[in-house]
Amino acid sequence: MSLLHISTPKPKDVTQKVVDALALAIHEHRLAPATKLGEDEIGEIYNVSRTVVRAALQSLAHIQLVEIQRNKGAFVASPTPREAREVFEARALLEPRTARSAASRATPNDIEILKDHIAKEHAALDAGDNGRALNLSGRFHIEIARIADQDTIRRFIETLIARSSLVIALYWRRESALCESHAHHALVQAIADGDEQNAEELMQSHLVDLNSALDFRDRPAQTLNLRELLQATDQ
Amino acid sequence: MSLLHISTPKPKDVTQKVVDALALAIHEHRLAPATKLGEDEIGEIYNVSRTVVRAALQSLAHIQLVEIQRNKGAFVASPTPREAREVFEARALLEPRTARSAASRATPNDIEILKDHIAKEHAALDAGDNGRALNLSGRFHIEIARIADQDTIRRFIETLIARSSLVIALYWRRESALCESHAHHALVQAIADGDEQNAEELMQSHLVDLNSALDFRDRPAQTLNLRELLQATDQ
DNA sequence: ATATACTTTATTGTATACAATATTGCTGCA
DNA sequence: TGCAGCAATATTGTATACAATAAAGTATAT
Repeated sequence: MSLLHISTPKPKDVTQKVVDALALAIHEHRLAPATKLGEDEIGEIYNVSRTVVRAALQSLAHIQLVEIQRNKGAFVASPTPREAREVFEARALLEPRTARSAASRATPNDIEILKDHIAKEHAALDAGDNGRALNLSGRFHIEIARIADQDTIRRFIETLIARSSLVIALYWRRESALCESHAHHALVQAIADGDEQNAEELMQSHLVDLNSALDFRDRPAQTLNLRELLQATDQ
Repeated sequence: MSLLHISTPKPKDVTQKVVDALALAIHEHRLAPATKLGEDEIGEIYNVSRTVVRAALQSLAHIQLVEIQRNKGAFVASPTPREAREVFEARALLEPRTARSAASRATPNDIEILKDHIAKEHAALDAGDNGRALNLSGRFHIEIARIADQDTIRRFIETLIARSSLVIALYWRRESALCESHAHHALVQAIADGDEQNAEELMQSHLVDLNSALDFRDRPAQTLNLRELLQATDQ
């Protein structure tokens, strides 16, 4: 009798698979904000019942990647300018300290992982796969939170990164590279050197840079309320 | 035909009612950490189907008030000492800044609401209803986050307050008052005066005080792993 | 008496069926 | 033509039924 199983043949959590698939599609901007996510439709796509689709959608709603309106259904979330601002304000509050903490704890292996992320991000950009590059860029930030070894704050940051993806989809104005990978590279160097102060400051300025590449002014950003908006303003 | 309904007779969101009822029971320490939450049992109590019970439990699991183990069921969460520490570290990171922000924004009405909270907390303590007092004490902190007018951070703080309730259930050592209401009173004063610096510092020291009333050392805290623990150490 | 294998029971995971609500399309009338 | 009201359709909310898994109990063999 074997007490240890090397491989886990079927750890199948069907719901989680649907959650991951939808989240990835949103992160890579294949699903645009305000897209309707019908239960039957998704169920047919993934060959699961509405039961698990609903569970997946509720899970995504909790991290505010989708919005569920009672008796109306689920839609890809569409952050308002205000919500978008808040997301980056929260990141500015959490991530610099987290980067500092990561700098004080990172192992050589951690540094390798970070460098690997950057390399993959470059590859995706070179391949013209902006969606994948954006996703990897976000995961870079999450990886730093993991290294900081604070699960609670890491979870918060994960939700903020996820929502950032939607914010970028709606409010990004620059055409150039998503995250200046220069910033990420410098950050890794500071973390590798254990330079806490520098890591914190670099993360802070990196977030300022990101924020400055967003334009919250004009975009309506709530296709969800389209009908109401049109009714209100008429025209 | 009336287009406007003054009262909303049945905005019934059954799932939310179950969520609220369970959350309240946990906050007031009527449900102890690690308590099994069987789906049929809860469904019978609230006269709803397992479908809505499952949705409610998943919702509570997301804010880590309950833990769901696949094929095992849902249990009231039982934070480890490490998780408990993290909760208060995260609060220390978020709440002082939030208190500062609240001080810069609070209206006279907001101050009234805060004072009302303190009064109710006193009343509950005098009545010997510690569970209710603890819940009100937590809601005081959430109210400050609401005044700060940052929805995203407020949501984070709400989950931290909720988990704090479990941490207190497991690791509280003092017999005396839960939150020294003196601290809350001083905080309200600073916010009312718009004294941002003082509000931030008072919140910080208040959290330090709370933390110092916890003892993370000895408590096993994971009744869930009881069997595994006994198998490991044998004896 | 203990341990092991098998059987039985209870509980959760998933799918389906039915009820409630919203949306859409039609019909008739001004 | 345009709009109001009703009918038809589609979609979500909830309950129930069935499948899969874990837990508990029982019997048998050593």
